[in-house]
Amino acid sequence: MTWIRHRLTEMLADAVLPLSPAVMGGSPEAVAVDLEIPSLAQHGDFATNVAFALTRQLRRSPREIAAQILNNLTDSNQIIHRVEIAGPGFINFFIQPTAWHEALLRLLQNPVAYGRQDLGKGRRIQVEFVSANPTGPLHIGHGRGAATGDVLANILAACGFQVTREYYINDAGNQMDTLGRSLYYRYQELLGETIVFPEGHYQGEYLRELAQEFHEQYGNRYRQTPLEEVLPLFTGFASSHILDGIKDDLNAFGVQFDHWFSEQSLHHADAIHQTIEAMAAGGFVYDREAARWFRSTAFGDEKDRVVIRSNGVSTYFAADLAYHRDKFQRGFDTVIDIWGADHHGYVDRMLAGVQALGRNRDDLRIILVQLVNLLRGGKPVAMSTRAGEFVTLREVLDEVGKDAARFLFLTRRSDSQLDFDLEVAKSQSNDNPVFYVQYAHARLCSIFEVARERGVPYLRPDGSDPSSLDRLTLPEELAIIRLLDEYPQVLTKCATTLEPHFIPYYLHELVSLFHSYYNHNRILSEDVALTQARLAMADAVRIVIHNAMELLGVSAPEKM
RNA sequence: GCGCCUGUAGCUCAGGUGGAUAGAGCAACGGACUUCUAAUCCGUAGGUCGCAGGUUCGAAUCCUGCCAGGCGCGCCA
Repeated sequence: MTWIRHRLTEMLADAVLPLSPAVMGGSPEAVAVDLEIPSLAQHGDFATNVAFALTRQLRRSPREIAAQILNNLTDSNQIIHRVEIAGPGFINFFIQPTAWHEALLRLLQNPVAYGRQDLGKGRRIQVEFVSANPTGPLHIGHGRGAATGDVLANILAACGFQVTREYYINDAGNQMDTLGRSLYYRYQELLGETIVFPEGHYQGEYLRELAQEFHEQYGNRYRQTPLEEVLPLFTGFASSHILDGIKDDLNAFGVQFDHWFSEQSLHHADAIHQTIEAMAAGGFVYDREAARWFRSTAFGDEKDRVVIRSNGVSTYFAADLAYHRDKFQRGFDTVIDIWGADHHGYVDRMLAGVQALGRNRDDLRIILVQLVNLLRGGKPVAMSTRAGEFVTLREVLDEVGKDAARFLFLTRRSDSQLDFDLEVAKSQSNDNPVFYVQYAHARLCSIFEVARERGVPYLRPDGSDPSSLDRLTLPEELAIIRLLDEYPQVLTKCATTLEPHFIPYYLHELVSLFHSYYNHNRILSEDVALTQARLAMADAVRIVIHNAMELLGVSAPEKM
């Protein structure tokens, strides 16, 4: 994996270390060298600016340092064709074509595993995402969070972490009563009562439908019953049906959770008070004005937070503390929370809570996903939860499909707002990035199909004959292999930064190189050896597209 | 008022632990289908990286201030 890059990085570290062992940390592993792919082909396959970084410590010019590094360089694998010192002190590497061929062979020998790595070393990591309140259907913003969390979980699993996906159900608190009352009113309304809908209740159309379902099940039985007597029934009916709908929607979106965690279970288990006691034992809890407070300012929060109100009822935050304590008690090394960016004011207190519970601040990673602006043909689509006119995830899925929705959600950095245009997502044309990638995959599959029809027997090279790829000599071919070799590195970057958007960008770049190559070169020709070599390269491109799309949860069709 | 995020080509956005001439898609303009899928490709044009200072041999990237947009700032969830 990332074979050439790794070899080169190791060689460089070995060459840099003798210059100043003390500064470099004493071992080749501790030497940080950054290899980049230059934007200009004349600057080689890889370049490094490591000589610049050492100028201060070594008190010599970058070019002198670069020269010394080159003196120390031992190319035991014979992967370097040429190396040069360029400009003010860059070191440019030109790789042997045979080394690229070897990298390609390695990829083809284990296609399914290509990209997989052991960054996580089996550490347990939990990704909690969506966690929308069961008071209404998922909207498009939840879709972005769902795609981000799901794909991040896929990536982390591919990188050697043991991943659990979890959904936290906020099935406690005032909002549940509000939901139950809202359904009660809609039910009364359905039975012909004149209802003045009170402020602050859920007025979405989905509650009318729910009232219908309720009526089908219970008839007119509760027409005369006072609200207080039947509220739990209405609340339970509404939340369970809405949660079922959420599960269906997520299923349709290709997202599956390992665990659904109920907030109520914390209340039943007295976990909230136990958590507060645990924090009190550390001296982080005090009483004031008849309430109990968490001293979150001890960990950088801007003010302390109430955990038990003066009326004796715990806050939502207290439950969340208990929830996170529970997560860590279940043995996760790292916990990732994916939240809508409108909750950012909550981050500091949560991180403070984690520390008060005896964990490191870094054990909880909070990812804020910015909001989605829904557009249709460039014009904003109105979304208002209050009036119940929001666009649901389901509607978007029905209109544009899972593939386009997932891909588009992942083409932006999480902390950047996203314009989601339904017309673009729907269009089966070149302004839709998902089709660009899918088309390349279908095209590749079609090449192999035609090869079969023509009776050209492609055999995936098994590595026994390294010379089988000698015919791949074009710069475009070597550039494609170089990018294929980068794929594991892309996953590493995603896993480290917890940002999945590098994958769509990588795919676009890879596919763009392939489309261009396809338009200028013929893969199937009379030349048998050349055809075999080019098919092997095409095979590898297809494999990487397939693997990457699998991580994104987007289909890679064989025909379009 | 305070805090977080954002500001890069006409539009939508990558790049952000400082490094060579700042990238891509869309839109615009001009080309390429008797050939393995033209849902593709090739070319042209398009930039004071919000503004102003600072640090540095070197800043889109780091620091400070300002401007603009988004979102928060409950003993709600």
